[in-house]
Amino acid sequence: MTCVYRAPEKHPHCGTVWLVATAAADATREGAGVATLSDVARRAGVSPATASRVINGSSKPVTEELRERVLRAVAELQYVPNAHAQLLARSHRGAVGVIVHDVSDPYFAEITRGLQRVATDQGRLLMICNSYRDPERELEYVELLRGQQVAAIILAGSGYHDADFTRLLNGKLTAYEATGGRVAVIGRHEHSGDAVMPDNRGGGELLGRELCRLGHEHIGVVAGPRVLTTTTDRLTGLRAALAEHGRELPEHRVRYANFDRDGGAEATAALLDAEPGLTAIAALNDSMAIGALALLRDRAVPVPQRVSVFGFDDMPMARDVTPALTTVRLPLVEMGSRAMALALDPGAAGPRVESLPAELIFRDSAGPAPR
Amino acid sequence: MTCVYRAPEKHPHCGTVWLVATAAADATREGAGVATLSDVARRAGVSPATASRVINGSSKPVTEELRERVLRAVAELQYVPNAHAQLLARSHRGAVGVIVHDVSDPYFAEITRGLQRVATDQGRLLMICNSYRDPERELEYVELLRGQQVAAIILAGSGYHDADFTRLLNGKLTAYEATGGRVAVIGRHEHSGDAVMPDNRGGGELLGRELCRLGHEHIGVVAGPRVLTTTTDRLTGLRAALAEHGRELPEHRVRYANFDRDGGAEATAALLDAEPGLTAIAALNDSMAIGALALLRDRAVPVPQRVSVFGFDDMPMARDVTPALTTVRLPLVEMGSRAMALALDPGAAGPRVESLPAELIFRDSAGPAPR
DNA sequence: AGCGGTCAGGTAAGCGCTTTCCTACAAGCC
DNA sequence: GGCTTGTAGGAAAGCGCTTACCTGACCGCT
Repeated sequence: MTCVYRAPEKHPHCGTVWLVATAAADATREGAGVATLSDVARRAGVSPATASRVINGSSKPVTEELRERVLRAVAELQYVPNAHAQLLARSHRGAVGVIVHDVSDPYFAEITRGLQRVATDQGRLLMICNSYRDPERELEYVELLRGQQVAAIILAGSGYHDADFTRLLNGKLTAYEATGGRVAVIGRHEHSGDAVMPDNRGGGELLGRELCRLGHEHIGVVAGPRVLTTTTDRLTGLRAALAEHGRELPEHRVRYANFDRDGGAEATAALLDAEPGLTAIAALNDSMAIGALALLRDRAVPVPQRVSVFGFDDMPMARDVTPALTTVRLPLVEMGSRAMALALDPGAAGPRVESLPAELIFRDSAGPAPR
Repeated sequence: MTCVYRAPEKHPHCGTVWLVATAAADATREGAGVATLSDVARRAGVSPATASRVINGSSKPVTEELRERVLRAVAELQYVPNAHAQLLARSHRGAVGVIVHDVSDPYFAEITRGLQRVATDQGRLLMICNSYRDPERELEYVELLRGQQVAAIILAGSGYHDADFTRLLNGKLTAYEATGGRVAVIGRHEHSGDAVMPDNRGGGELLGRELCRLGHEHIGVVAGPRVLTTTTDRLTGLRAALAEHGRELPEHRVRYANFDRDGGAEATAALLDAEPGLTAIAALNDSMAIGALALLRDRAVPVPQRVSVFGFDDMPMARDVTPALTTVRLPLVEMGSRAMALALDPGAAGPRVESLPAELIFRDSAGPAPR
């Protein structure tokens, strides 16, 4: 990955995204006639070795005259080196693989920003894969990334409560590590190696304490899928904090749905239908909270006068909805950069786990419980 | 791209994103000892050729016994083929490259969704590059993608008013096409080949007519960078519609800023400071419109009673802000899928240009001009 | 003149895979 | 038995590049 991508230092934050569709690419042999290094060498009247040296700025010296001839040939033929051949010949691993649920989800977009920052600083290629919350696809992507010879794999996003899957995934990751690959996880419990953990449980506790402080007794929880550890961690923290204050959260006041806007609206509707007297809706992520707000608006329920709404994550959008969302902030960008730093630093032998704290951001969507 | 990525048909919408940092990756030679095809062959007691045939499900028949031995060896060694070597050996182009301004921008996220849908259907790898609106980086990425041997390059997003750049870019694209690569653009004028064009001008006209219908006379425009053709196209349409109704838009009522939320807030502030009497703010994209709404809320200006706000694009978020945004919808997902279809279909000789219509979505942020 | 020491540049051996072509063997026929 | 035919499997030639190693020219030295 050298030569052609000139002057990288000019663009410290440049980045590229590759979207890879896994389906078997039975591409045709399109387009012959791409100029190769030998073509350049022939045209310049030198050996391929010399051409390669000029093009890569190798340490081996080349006379000014030959250098110029080569560069002229490169320009004339519009030569661009074949990246696959280079990678193969150098047999080194330049890229880093990342598996997230969905990059277009702001939660992961922020994490990705952090990952990218560090990766770019270190001149690394980043390959990001969307699993769309499908465990099997995660397994597939681990293999795909292995095949792409990435130097490290970073798994971001919630893990799954599924022992079989966890064992399988761990097996694959361990095999990968055995061949010199590095692994880091963000907010998942599966892997026993390096990890960056947002304090989901602690964030849940913050939420619970705030609910108590505001005097809410009738609380409904809009939760993500129960197979996700993120959901259960946040819920556990919330319950613990409520328990401190002698309150409890019965299971029928927790509704599980998709971790997105529509899931949030759906779960909120179900909660309100079952118990119209709720004074607070705690959504376990901001997307769901926004869905909750939308539903409440549709039903003309005043927020926060009748019902307070809480989110989780503090996505950029949280401040732009009306009323602005009270939420638990996680340092997403930092989570990304820390994880990448761990993955790229072979460092310590033992697994390193960094925990990052949550923080409550109070905005307009929450208020004291009405009486 | 075969074998290991099993059962792709099970996951019709799977996809992966690669984020590529361009900086020169001077990666170390990490991790030796990865199992190769020869290792598998040796362990199975067959030739590499046979192993390859089994693993790829080649058409050439292999006895059941050998096949099993190979598969067992694959499993035991946790073998994953080296994707670069495969690509090199097959010397075919499987992936499609995409250059956008920024995938985490909802506008491009939607387009990408469309691109991805078609790419996945055709079993193509997709590589997406963020240019962050830097023309030079676009040029770099064209080369990078060429080096990655992509079958097609799709350029999405606004073009630039910069003749030098356009010439340079066209040169590179033409060179790429000469070697059998295919090019399609989305919403850009630069390239003379296949293109999908959103009707930015027509959308601007819709906006202008709506403003007139509502009786607005004092209109401020919150515009993106003036070097972007998207900005000027939309503005041209808007001006044309206003002219139809005998109104004109003086240049001092147009403020140019970044095409994002903060740019929108900034431009709106400048407009209102200069002319407190404005009754409508037309933002040339939704992000800017949301920034405008935020600013107006800060200043306690009632929307739409005192000032109406209009957006452009109809990003998913437009319906979740308060008041919900009146905006011009572009069929973003469809633009993506059409473009990919064009790029993958060698089809007609002449350049094909598809124009997709804009549509006005009326929501709460707009109302009649106050008197 | 003869020697070793530089140094620019070329030669060729891979990197890990695919695929063409060839061999060897078994089957089927007169 | 000798012949053709069919077929499973192997040998080997790349794909486009990098790089360790070799060559030969040229220098300065005894």
